[in-house]
Amino acid sequence: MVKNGKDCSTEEKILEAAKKVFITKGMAGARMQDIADEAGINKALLHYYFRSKDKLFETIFAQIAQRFLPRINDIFNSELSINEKIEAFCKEYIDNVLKNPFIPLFVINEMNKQPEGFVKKLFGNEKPQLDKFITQINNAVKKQEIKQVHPLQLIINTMALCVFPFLAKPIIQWVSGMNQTEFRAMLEDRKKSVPQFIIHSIKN
Amino acid sequence: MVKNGKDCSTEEKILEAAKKVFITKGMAGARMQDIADEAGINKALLHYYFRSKDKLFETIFAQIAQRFLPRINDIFNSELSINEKIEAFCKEYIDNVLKNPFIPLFVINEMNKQPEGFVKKLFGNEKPQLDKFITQINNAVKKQEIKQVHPLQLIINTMALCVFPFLAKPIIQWVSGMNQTEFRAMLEDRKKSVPQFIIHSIKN
DNA sequence: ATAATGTTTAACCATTTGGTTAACAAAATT
DNA sequence: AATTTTGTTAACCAAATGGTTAAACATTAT
Repeated sequence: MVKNGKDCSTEEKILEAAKKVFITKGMAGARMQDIADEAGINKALLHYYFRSKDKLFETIFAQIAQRFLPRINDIFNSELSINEKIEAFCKEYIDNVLKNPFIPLFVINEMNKQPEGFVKKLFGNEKPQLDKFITQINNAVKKQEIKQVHPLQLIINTMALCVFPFLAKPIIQWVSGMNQTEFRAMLEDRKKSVPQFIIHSIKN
Repeated sequence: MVKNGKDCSTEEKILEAAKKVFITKGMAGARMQDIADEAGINKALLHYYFRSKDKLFETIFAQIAQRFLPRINDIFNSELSINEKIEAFCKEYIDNVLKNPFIPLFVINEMNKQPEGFVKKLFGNEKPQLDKFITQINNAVKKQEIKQVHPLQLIINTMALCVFPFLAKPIIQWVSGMNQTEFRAMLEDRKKSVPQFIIHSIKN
Protein backbone atom coordinates (compact mmCIF):
# COMPACT_ATOMS: atom_id res chain seq x y z
CA MET A 1 0.00 0.00 0.00
CA VAL A 2 1.30 3.41 -0.96
CA LYS A 3 1.57 5.70 2.05
CA ASN A 4 -0.11 8.99 1.35
CA GLY A 5 2.66 11.47 1.92
CA LYS A 6 2.55 13.17 5.34
CA ASP A 7 0.06 12.07 7.94
CA CYS A 8 0.33 8.77 6.20
CA SER A 9 0.38 5.44 7.90
CA THR A 10 -2.65 4.39 9.85
CA GLU A 11 -0.31 3.39 12.60
CA GLU A 12 0.89 6.95 13.05
CA LYS A 13 -2.62 8.30 12.88
CA ILE A 14 -3.56 5.93 15.65
CA LEU A 15 -0.59 6.88 17.80
CA GLU A 16 -1.32 10.58 17.40
CA ALA A 17 -4.99 10.09 18.16
CA ALA A 18 -4.25 7.86 21.12
CA LYS A 19 -1.82 10.36 22.60
CA LYS A 20 -4.45 13.05 22.38
CA VAL A 21 -7.23 10.97 23.87
CA PHE A 22 -5.09 9.40 26.58
CA ILE A 23 -3.99 12.75 27.86
CA THR A 24 -7.40 14.35 27.62
CA LYS A 25 -9.27 11.59 29.37
CA GLY A 26 -6.55 9.66 31.14
CA MET A 27 -5.75 6.01 30.58
CA ALA A 28 -8.89 4.81 32.35
CA GLY A 29 -11.14 7.48 30.84
CA ALA A 30 -9.94 6.97 27.30
CA ARG A 31 -12.25 4.90 25.15
CA MET A 32 -11.01 2.84 22.24
CA GLN A 33 -13.93 4.22 20.26
CA ASP A 34 -12.78 7.77 21.02
CA ILE A 35 -9.34 6.97 19.72
CA ALA A 36 -10.74 5.33 16.62
CA ASP A 37 -12.95 8.33 15.93
CA GLU A 38 -10.09 10.74 16.52
CA ALA A 39 -7.98 8.74 14.07
CA GLY A 40 -10.87 8.50 11.65
CA ILE A 41 -10.81 4.72 11.47
CA ASN A 42 -12.65 1.67 12.64
CA LYS A 43 -12.27 0.51 16.19
CA ALA A 44 -11.17 -2.95 15.15
CA LEU A 45 -8.16 -1.44 13.42
CA LEU A 46 -6.81 -0.38 16.77
CA HIS A 47 -6.70 -3.98 17.80
CA TYR A 48 -5.23 -4.94 14.45
CA TYR A 49 -2.24 -2.64 14.97
CA PHE A 50 -1.92 -2.78 18.75
CA ARG A 51 -3.36 -5.86 20.30
CA SER A 52 -4.97 -4.26 23.29
CA LYS A 53 -5.59 -0.95 24.98
CA ASP A 54 -2.74 -1.68 27.36
CA LYS A 55 -0.36 -2.46 24.51
CA LEU A 56 -1.30 0.78 22.78
CA PHE A 57 -0.76 2.69 25.97
CA GLU A 58 2.60 1.06 26.55
CA THR A 59 3.77 1.76 23.03
CA ILE A 60 3.03 5.44 23.37
CA PHE A 61 4.64 5.54 26.73
CA ALA A 62 7.81 3.80 25.59
CA GLN A 63 8.18 6.38 22.80
CA ILE A 64 7.97 9.20 25.29
CA ALA A 65 10.40 7.74 27.77
CA GLN A 66 13.03 7.00 25.16
CA ARG A 67 12.79 10.45 23.66
CA PHE A 68 13.04 12.40 26.90
CA LEU A 69 15.29 10.79 29.41
CA PRO A 70 18.65 10.29 27.66
CA ARG A 71 19.07 13.97 26.83
CA ILE A 72 18.43 14.95 30.42
CA ASN A 73 20.93 12.40 31.62
CA ASP A 74 23.50 13.73 29.16
CA ILE A 75 23.19 17.22 30.55
CA PHE A 76 23.71 16.21 34.16
CA ASN A 77 26.67 14.01 33.20
CA SER A 78 28.34 16.65 31.06
CA GLU A 79 31.30 18.86 31.95
CA LEU A 80 29.18 22.00 32.21
CA SER A 81 29.16 24.20 35.31
CA ILE A 82 26.29 24.09 37.76
CA ASN A 83 24.72 27.20 36.34
CA GLU A 84 25.14 25.97 32.80
CA LYS A 85 23.57 22.65 33.68
CA ILE A 86 20.58 24.33 35.24
CA GLU A 87 20.20 26.54 32.20
CA ALA A 88 20.59 23.63 29.80
CA PHE A 89 18.17 21.48 31.74
CA CYS A 90 15.43 24.10 31.86
CA LYS A 91 15.79 24.90 28.17
CA GLU A 92 15.87 21.27 27.12
CA TYR A 93 13.02 20.31 29.38
CA ILE A 94 10.67 23.16 28.55
CA ASP A 95 11.49 22.89 24.86
CA ASN A 96 10.69 19.21 24.81
CA VAL A 97 7.50 19.49 26.78
CA LEU A 98 6.36 22.37 24.60
CA LYS A 99 6.39 19.86 21.76
CA ASN A 100 4.37 17.32 23.79
CA PRO A 101 2.57 19.32 26.44
CA PHE A 102 0.55 16.33 27.55
CA ILE A 103 3.50 14.34 28.82
CA PRO A 104 3.82 15.73 32.37
CA LEU A 105 0.22 15.08 33.31
CA PHE A 106 0.41 11.70 31.66
CA VAL A 107 3.53 10.69 33.57
CA ILE A 108 2.49 12.11 36.93
CA ASN A 109 -0.79 10.33 36.63
CA GLU A 110 0.35 6.87 35.75
CA MET A 111 3.19 7.27 38.18
CA ASN A 112 0.72 7.71 41.00
CA LYS A 113 -1.54 4.90 39.85
CA GLN A 114 1.11 2.23 39.37
CA PRO A 115 4.02 3.41 41.52
CA GLU A 116 6.24 0.35 41.17
CA GLY A 117 5.54 -0.80 37.65
CA PHE A 118 5.45 2.54 35.97
CA VAL A 119 8.53 4.06 37.53
CA LYS A 120 10.53 1.02 36.55
CA LYS A 121 9.12 1.08 33.03
CA LEU A 122 9.97 4.76 32.74
CA PHE A 123 13.54 4.54 33.93
CA GLY A 124 14.13 1.01 32.64
CA ASN A 125 15.14 -0.21 36.07
CA GLU A 126 18.12 2.11 36.38
CA LYS A 127 17.78 5.39 38.17
CA PRO A 128 18.79 8.64 36.46
CA GLN A 129 22.46 9.34 37.01
CA LEU A 130 22.57 12.35 39.27
CA ASP A 131 25.74 11.46 41.17
CA LYS A 132 28.02 13.72 39.20
CA PHE A 133 25.72 16.72 39.55
CA ILE A 134 25.22 16.04 43.23
CA THR A 135 28.93 15.94 44.05
CA GLN A 136 29.39 19.02 41.88
CA ILE A 137 26.90 20.87 44.07
CA ASN A 138 28.35 19.56 47.32
CA ASN A 139 31.79 20.72 46.21
CA ALA A 140 30.51 24.16 45.29
CA VAL A 141 28.89 24.40 48.72
CA LYS A 142 32.16 23.46 50.42
CA LYS A 143 34.05 26.05 48.41
CA GLN A 144 31.32 28.52 49.38
CA GLU A 145 30.66 29.28 45.73
CA ILE A 146 26.97 28.75 46.42
CA LYS A 147 24.74 28.77 49.47
CA GLN A 148 24.30 25.72 51.66
CA VAL A 149 21.76 23.68 49.73
CA HIS A 150 20.73 20.04 49.65
CA PRO A 151 21.36 18.81 46.09
CA LEU A 152 18.19 16.75 45.93
CA GLN A 153 16.14 19.77 47.00
CA LEU A 154 17.72 21.82 44.26
CA ILE A 155 16.85 19.19 41.68
CA ILE A 156 13.29 18.91 42.96
CA ASN A 157 12.92 22.68 42.83
CA THR A 158 14.26 22.85 39.30
CA MET A 159 11.90 20.15 38.10
CA ALA A 160 9.01 21.79 39.91
CA LEU A 161 9.56 25.17 38.28
CA CYS A 162 9.81 23.62 34.82
CA VAL A 163 6.90 21.22 34.95
CA PHE A 164 4.31 23.00 37.03
CA PRO A 165 3.05 25.47 34.43
CA PHE A 166 2.20 22.60 32.10
CA LEU A 167 0.26 20.79 34.79
CA ALA A 168 -1.57 23.86 36.02
CA LYS A 169 -2.15 25.40 32.61
CA PRO A 170 -5.95 25.61 32.91
CA ILE A 171 -5.85 27.42 36.25
CA ILE A 172 -3.06 29.73 35.25
CA GLN A 173 -4.78 30.69 32.03
CA TRP A 174 -8.07 31.25 33.80
CA VAL A 175 -6.63 33.27 36.66
CA SER A 176 -4.36 35.36 34.47
CA GLY A 177 -6.63 35.61 31.45
CA MET A 178 -3.81 34.65 29.10
CA ASN A 179 -4.72 33.30 25.69
CA GLN A 180 -2.94 30.42 23.99
CA THR A 181 -0.27 32.60 22.39
CA GLU A 182 0.45 34.54 25.55
CA PHE A 183 0.69 31.34 27.54
CA ARG A 184 3.18 29.91 25.09
CA ALA A 185 5.18 33.13 25.20
CA MET A 186 5.28 32.88 28.97
CA LEU A 187 6.69 29.37 28.74
CA GLU A 188 9.28 30.54 26.24
CA ASP A 189 10.23 33.25 28.68
CA ARG A 190 10.56 30.76 31.49
CA LYS A 191 13.32 28.93 29.66
CA LYS A 192 15.45 31.89 30.76
CA SER A 193 13.68 33.24 33.84
CA VAL A 194 13.53 29.94 35.69
CA PRO A 195 17.30 29.32 35.58
CA GLN A 196 17.82 32.93 36.67
CA PHE A 197 15.39 32.43 39.52
CA ILE A 198 17.21 29.30 40.66
CA ILE A 199 20.71 30.67 40.23
CA HIS A 200 19.86 33.83 42.15
CA SER A 201 18.49 31.80 45.00
CA ILE A 202 21.65 29.72 45.46
CA LYS A 203 24.43 32.15 44.62
CA ASN A 204 26.47 33.49 47.49
CA MET B 1 -29.42 4.59 65.27
CA VAL B 2 -26.62 5.21 67.73
CA LYS B 3 -23.43 6.17 65.92
CA ASN B 4 -20.59 3.96 67.06
CA GLY B 5 -18.07 6.44 68.40
CA LYS B 6 -15.25 7.30 66.00
CA ASP B 7 -15.32 6.00 62.44
CA CYS B 8 -19.03 6.07 62.86
CA SER B 9 -21.56 7.08 60.30
CA THR B 10 -21.74 5.12 57.10
CA GLU B 11 -21.75 8.42 55.29
CA GLU B 12 -18.33 9.31 56.64
CA LYS B 13 -16.99 5.86 55.93
CA ILE B 14 -18.13 6.27 52.34
CA LEU B 15 -16.57 9.69 51.99
CA GLU B 16 -13.25 8.47 53.36
CA ALA B 17 -13.28 5.41 51.15
CA ALA B 18 -14.29 7.43 48.10
CA LYS B 19 -11.49 9.94 48.65
CA LYS B 20 -8.98 7.13 48.79
CA VAL B 21 -10.27 5.34 45.72
CA PHE B 22 -10.81 8.49 43.66
CA ILE B 23 -7.26 9.61 44.19
CA THR B 24 -5.75 6.19 43.66
CA LYS B 25 -7.60 5.37 40.47
CA GLY B 26 -8.83 8.74 39.31
CA MET B 27 -12.47 9.67 38.78
CA ALA B 28 -12.78 7.54 35.66
CA GLY B 29 -10.79 4.62 37.04
CA ALA B 30 -12.63 4.51 40.34
CA ARG B 31 -15.25 1.79 40.56
CA MET B 32 -18.29 2.09 42.78
CA GLN B 33 -17.62 -1.47 43.87
CA ASP B 34 -14.08 -0.50 44.91
CA ILE B 35 -15.44 2.30 47.04
CA ALA B 36 -18.06 0.03 48.56
CA ASP B 37 -15.43 -2.59 49.38
CA GLU B 38 -13.09 0.01 50.82
CA ALA B 39 -15.91 1.28 53.01
CA GLY B 40 -16.93 -2.26 53.90
CA ILE B 41 -20.51 -1.86 52.73
CA ASN B 42 -22.85 -2.81 49.95
CA LYS B 43 -22.66 -1.02 46.64
CA ALA B 44 -26.28 -0.01 46.71
CA LEU B 45 -25.63 1.95 49.89
CA LEU B 46 -23.45 4.33 47.92
CA HIS B 47 -26.46 5.19 45.82
CA TYR B 48 -28.61 5.43 48.90
CA TYR B 49 -26.40 8.12 50.42
CA PHE B 50 -25.14 9.81 47.27
CA ARG B 51 -27.38 9.37 44.29
CA SER B 52 -24.70 8.81 41.68
CA LYS B 53 -20.99 8.52 41.17
CA ASP B 54 -20.91 12.12 39.96
CA LYS B 55 -22.77 13.35 43.04
CA LEU B 56 -20.37 11.51 45.31
CA PHE B 57 -17.44 12.97 43.47
CA GLU B 58 -18.87 16.47 43.65
CA THR B 59 -19.56 16.19 47.36
CA ILE B 60 -15.98 15.26 48.09
CA PHE B 61 -14.72 17.96 45.85
CA ALA B 62 -16.85 20.66 47.40
CA GLN B 63 -15.51 19.73 50.84
CA ILE B 64 -11.97 20.14 49.62
CA ALA B 65 -12.50 23.45 47.87
CA GLN B 66 -14.25 25.02 50.82
CA ARG B 67 -11.56 23.95 53.23
CA PHE B 68 -8.59 25.15 51.23
CA LEU B 69 -9.22 28.31 49.36
CA PRO B 70 -10.43 30.85 51.91
CA ARG B 71 -7.34 30.59 54.07
CA ILE B 72 -5.09 31.17 51.10
CA ASN B 73 -7.10 34.20 50.09
CA ASP B 74 -6.84 35.57 53.61
CA ILE B 75 -3.08 35.39 53.53
CA PHE B 76 -2.72 37.29 50.30
CA ASN B 77 -5.20 39.93 51.43
CA SER B 78 -3.59 40.44 54.82
CA GLU B 79 -1.30 43.27 55.94
CA LEU B 80 1.78 41.07 56.03
CA SER B 81 4.97 41.90 54.14
CA ILE B 82 5.86 40.11 50.93
CA ASN B 83 8.28 37.80 52.66
CA GLU B 84 5.83 37.07 55.43
CA LYS B 85 3.11 36.29 52.92
CA ILE B 86 5.34 33.88 51.07
CA GLU B 87 6.29 32.22 54.33
CA ALA B 88 2.69 32.05 55.50
CA PHE B 89 1.48 30.71 52.18
CA CYS B 90 4.05 27.92 52.00
CA LYS B 91 3.43 26.89 55.59
CA GLU B 92 -0.34 26.96 55.23
CA TYR B 93 -0.30 25.21 51.89
CA ILE B 94 2.13 22.43 52.75
CA ASP B 95 0.49 21.92 56.14
CA ASN B 96 -2.92 21.54 54.58
CA VAL B 97 -1.83 19.25 51.82
CA LEU B 98 0.09 17.10 54.28
CA LYS B 99 -3.30 16.40 55.84
CA ASN B 100 -4.84 15.49 52.46
CA PRO B 101 -1.94 14.54 50.23
CA PHE B 102 -4.24 13.38 47.46
CA ILE B 103 -5.72 16.79 46.73
CA PRO B 104 -3.13 18.20 44.32
CA LEU B 105 -3.28 15.26 41.94
CA PHE B 106 -7.02 15.22 42.23
CA VAL B 107 -7.36 18.90 41.39
CA ILE B 108 -4.76 18.98 38.63
CA ASN B 109 -6.42 16.01 37.03
CA GLU B 110 -9.99 17.16 36.99
CA MET B 111 -8.81 20.62 36.08
CA ASN B 112 -7.29 19.27 32.91
CA LYS B 113 -10.22 17.06 32.07
CA GLN B 114 -12.97 19.65 32.49
CA PRO B 115 -11.18 22.98 32.15
CA GLU B 116 -14.22 25.25 32.19
CA GLY B 117 -16.57 23.46 34.51
CA PHE B 118 -14.10 22.41 37.14
CA VAL B 119 -12.21 25.66 37.48
CA LYS B 120 -15.47 27.48 38.00
CA LYS B 121 -16.67 24.92 40.50
CA LEU B 122 -13.39 25.21 42.39
CA PHE B 123 -13.27 28.96 42.60
CA GLY B 124 -17.02 29.45 42.67
CA ASN B 125 -16.92 31.76 39.68
CA GLU B 126 -14.77 34.38 41.35
CA LYS B 127 -11.04 34.35 40.82
CA PRO B 128 -8.71 34.33 43.83
CA GLN B 129 -7.96 37.85 44.97
CA LEU B 130 -4.35 38.43 44.13
CA ASP B 131 -4.57 42.16 43.35
CA LYS B 132 -3.28 43.33 46.68
CA PHE B 133 -0.31 40.99 46.60
CA ILE B 134 0.46 41.93 42.99
CA THR B 135 0.56 45.67 43.64
CA GLN B 136 2.57 44.98 46.75
CA ILE B 137 5.18 43.25 44.61
CA ASN B 138 5.12 45.89 41.89
CA ASN B 139 5.69 48.57 44.52
CA ALA B 140 8.59 46.68 46.04
CA VAL B 141 10.12 46.35 42.59
CA LYS B 142 9.77 50.09 42.00
CA LYS B 143 11.37 50.86 45.34
CA GLN B 144 14.11 48.39 44.35
CA GLU B 145 13.50 46.43 47.52
CA ILE B 146 13.37 43.29 45.39
CA LYS B 147 14.58 42.30 41.97
CA GLN B 148 12.58 42.98 38.82
CA VAL B 149 10.04 40.17 38.83
CA HIS B 150 6.68 39.59 37.23
CA PRO B 151 4.20 39.05 40.09
CA LEU B 152 2.34 36.27 38.31
CA GLN B 153 5.58 34.42 37.72
CA LEU B 154 6.43 34.71 41.39
CA ILE B 155 3.08 33.26 42.33
CA ILE B 156 3.41 30.44 39.84
CA ASN B 157 6.87 29.64 41.16
CA THR B 158 5.68 29.62 44.75
CA MET B 159 2.80 27.31 43.94
CA ALA B 160 5.09 25.08 41.90
CA LEU B 161 7.60 24.65 44.70
CA CYS B 162 4.88 23.83 47.22
CA VAL B 163 2.81 21.40 45.17
CA PHE B 164 5.31 19.55 43.07
CA PRO B 165 6.70 17.18 45.71
CA PHE B 166 3.20 15.89 46.39
CA LEU B 167 2.58 15.22 42.71
CA ALA B 168 5.95 13.64 42.07
CA LYS B 169 6.15 11.72 45.33
CA PRO B 170 6.57 8.27 43.75
CA ILE B 171 9.48 9.35 41.53
CA ILE B 172 11.15 11.35 44.25
CA GLN B 173 10.92 8.50 46.71
CA TRP B 174 12.20 6.01 44.20
CA VAL B 175 15.09 8.14 42.98
CA SER B 176 16.15 9.24 46.43
CA GLY B 177 15.34 6.05 48.28
CA MET B 178 13.49 7.94 51.01
CA ASN B 179 11.02 6.03 53.11
CA GLN B 180 7.65 7.37 54.23
CA THR B 181 9.00 9.05 57.35
CA GLU B 182 11.93 10.65 55.59
CA PHE B 183 9.70 11.93 52.83
CA ARG B 184 7.38 13.52 55.34
CA ALA B 185 10.35 15.07 57.13
CA MET B 186 11.49 16.53 53.84
CA LEU B 187 8.09 18.13 53.33
CA GLU B 188 8.19 19.53 56.84
CA ASP B 189 11.57 20.98 56.07
CA ARG B 190 10.28 22.56 52.86
CA LYS B 191 7.82 24.68 54.83
CA LYS B 192 10.90 26.72 55.72
CA SER B 193 13.34 26.01 52.89
CA VAL B 194 10.95 26.90 50.08
CA PRO B 195 10.23 30.42 51.34
CA GLN B 196 13.96 30.90 51.88
CA PHE B 197 14.62 29.71 48.34
CA ILE B 198 12.09 32.16 46.93
CA ILE B 199 13.10 35.09 49.08
CA HIS B 200 16.76 34.63 48.24
CA SER B 201 15.96 34.62 44.57
CA ILE B 202 14.09 37.91 44.59
CA LYS B 203 15.96 39.93 47.21
CA ASN B 204 18.20 42.69 45.96
C1' DA C 1 -47.16 -4.83 70.37
C1' DT C 2 -47.25 -2.37 66.12
C1' DA C 3 -46.78 0.88 62.79
C1' DA C 4 -43.62 3.83 60.55
C1' DT C 5 -39.32 5.22 59.27
C1' DG C 6 -34.62 4.68 58.23
C1' DT C 7 -30.71 1.52 56.86
C1' DT C 8 -28.67 -2.43 54.43
C1' DT C 9 -28.54 -6.15 51.31
C1' DA C 10 -28.90 -9.48 47.28
C1' DA C 11 -30.46 -9.92 42.86
C1' DC C 12 -31.26 -7.74 38.74
C1' DC C 13 -31.06 -4.51 34.49
C1' DA C 14 -29.43 -1.58 30.72
C1' DT C 15 -25.51 0.31 28.85
C1' DT C 16 -20.89 0.70 27.92
C1' DT C 17 -16.60 -1.12 26.68
C1' DG C 18 -12.59 -3.87 25.29
C1' DG C 19 -12.07 -7.25 22.27
C1' DT C 20 -13.31 -10.89 18.38
C1' DT C 21 -14.88 -12.70 13.95
C1' DA C 22 -15.80 -13.16 9.38
C1' DA C 23 -16.26 -11.01 5.28
C1' DC C 24 -14.45 -7.69 2.05
C1' DA C 25 -10.94 -4.65 -0.36
C1' DA C 26 -6.39 -3.42 -1.83
C1' DA C 27 -1.53 -4.46 -2.54
C1' DA C 28 2.05 -7.31 -3.24
C1' DT C 29 3.86 -11.69 -5.02
C1' DT C 30 3.92 -15.44 -7.92
C1' DA D 1 -3.88 -13.15 -14.31
C1' DA D 2 -4.18 -15.74 -10.16
C1' DT D 3 -3.23 -15.94 -5.50
C1' DT D 4 -1.42 -14.75 -1.25
C1' DT D 5 -0.78 -11.20 2.07
C1' DT D 6 -2.04 -7.02 4.25
C1' DG D 7 -5.38 -3.50 5.57
C1' DT D 8 -10.22 -2.26 6.79
C1' DT D 9 -14.91 -2.72 8.12
C1' DA D 10 -19.54 -3.97 10.22
C1' DA D 11 -21.64 -6.91 13.26
C1' DC D 12 -21.22 -9.28 17.26
C1' DC D 13 -19.90 -10.97 22.19
C1' DA D 14 -18.77 -11.40 27.02
C1' DA D 15 -17.47 -8.88 30.91
C1' DA D 16 -17.71 -4.93 33.63
C1' DT D 17 -20.09 -1.15 35.45
C1' DG D 18 -23.38 2.44 37.12
C1' DG D 19 -27.66 2.26 38.68
C1' DT D 20 -32.42 0.19 40.29
C1' DT D 21 -35.71 -2.57 42.93
C1' DA D 22 -37.84 -5.04 46.26
C1' DA D 23 -37.38 -7.24 50.21
C1' DA D 24 -35.05 -7.89 54.86
C1' DC D 25 -33.43 -5.79 58.93
C1' DA D 26 -33.03 -2.34 62.49
C1' DT D 27 -34.57 1.67 65.08
C1' DT D 28 -37.74 4.85 66.73
C1' DA D 29 -42.28 6.56 67.51
C1' DT D 30 -47.17 5.49 68.63
